[in-house]
Amino acid sequence: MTRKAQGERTRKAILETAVHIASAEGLEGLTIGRLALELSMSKSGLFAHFGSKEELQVATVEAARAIFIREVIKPAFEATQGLLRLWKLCDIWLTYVQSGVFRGGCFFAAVAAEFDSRPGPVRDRIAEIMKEWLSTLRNAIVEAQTAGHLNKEIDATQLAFEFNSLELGANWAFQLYDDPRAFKRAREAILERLNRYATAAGGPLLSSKPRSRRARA
Amino acid sequence: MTRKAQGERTRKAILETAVHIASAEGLEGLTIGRLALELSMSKSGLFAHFGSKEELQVATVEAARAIFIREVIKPAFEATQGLLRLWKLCDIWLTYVQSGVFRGGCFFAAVAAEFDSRPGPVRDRIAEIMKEWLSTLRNAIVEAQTAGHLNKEIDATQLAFEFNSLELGANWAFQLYDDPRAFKRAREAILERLNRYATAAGGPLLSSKPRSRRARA
DNA sequence: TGGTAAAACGAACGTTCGTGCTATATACTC
DNA sequence: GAGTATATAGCACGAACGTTCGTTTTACCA
Repeated sequence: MTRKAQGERTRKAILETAVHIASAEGLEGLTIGRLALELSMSKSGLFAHFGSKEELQVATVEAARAIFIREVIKPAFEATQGLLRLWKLCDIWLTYVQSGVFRGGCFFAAVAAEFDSRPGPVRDRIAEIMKEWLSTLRNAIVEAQTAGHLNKEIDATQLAFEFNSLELGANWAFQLYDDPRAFKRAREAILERLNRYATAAGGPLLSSKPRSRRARA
Repeated sequence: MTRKAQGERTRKAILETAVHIASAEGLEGLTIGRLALELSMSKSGLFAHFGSKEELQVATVEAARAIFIREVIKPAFEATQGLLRLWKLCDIWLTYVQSGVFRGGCFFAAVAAEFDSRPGPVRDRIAEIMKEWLSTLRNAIVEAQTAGHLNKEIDATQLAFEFNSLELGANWAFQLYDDPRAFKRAREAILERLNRYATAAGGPLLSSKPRSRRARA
């Protein structure tokens, strides 16, 4: 491998670990010394990859976004556009958080709460990415309406807000009480709403819930 | 005033400031030096009131609980038990967060996210208090059912989870996007559910929403 | 094989953190 | 008014923080 490629490989390894630490201890609790220790490398060697702590934080946020897209967005988009894709977006999100790949649960829920009162580029990027997610959710709702699966009268922004809230609520309860029933409750609430607003054409899509979910990359 | 009373007065003033700082910067970002500076007193003089940072954190959590009870729980409990009290618990909570008394929004939402992966007495106390709140919400639902205002078939725990999620979601959106419509959305979602599950006796209680809300202590 | 540039290191910087120890004001008791 | 307990201040500590600097190791190219 070339010398240059080695640098990027290291950077990737650093960020991989950084995302895990930050999801649990926050982006501020993510110290360079701690990170270096975990990776068995020197502080200065690690630091050179970023130039400042803030840049490390932004890069970590970006890495978390890539993981989220790979693990949640992409698999959900394998479903056909409409009610099924909307449901999958919610369902896979919940499954992903529940799986416990990150010690601190949803990375963005954690760092959003941490940085919401801390102006700067880190906060701005986090806000952008979460808006991106909210838009994805909203778009899926509108598409389900266009496809004739969902009542066209309902307010897509309102419904997206509610789904996002239920997901955040499930993450919150799971992190605090380690109670997986929170995910069941969120799913129940979301499904209840989807079923209530579903048209005759859309309803059957949800009853045929696929039992085995393949989350390929 | 006695020498002893002076000590408690100072302690109270410290905690008042501490709650405000912690709601924005977190309980870890709440440093003793910063706190002393803000109160124009020495680090050591302030420190003597608590003995350790962890005790300061626990005391701050306790102070926040007292404020929450005074500003949200008590006013809501002035309403008669039943559907109206349940609604007031949600409504006043949202109003209180929206009012912006704390720079960081809901104190407990902030510190729960910060400490959910940090074992210790601080985390334990936060979890207890939030469970207390969830129970209050659940009890209000059950009471509304007993009073014949709300359909007895519905799962109180499930509904409490949903209401709490919507409140957290509103707080999250407001902190991140400074958009007060989030509160409108949360209210709409909660009211929609209350109206749907309300009995003939309960329904009228909500339509006579009092316009002027007095939040006396 | 010697030169070059990227990558990682080790040591130190100045600052801030939480936390002790000691001293000095202040108010209450006898 | 002397004695005592409480409240606050001053100063210093060891550790950890982000950051900088000069050096050494590594892998490619001529």
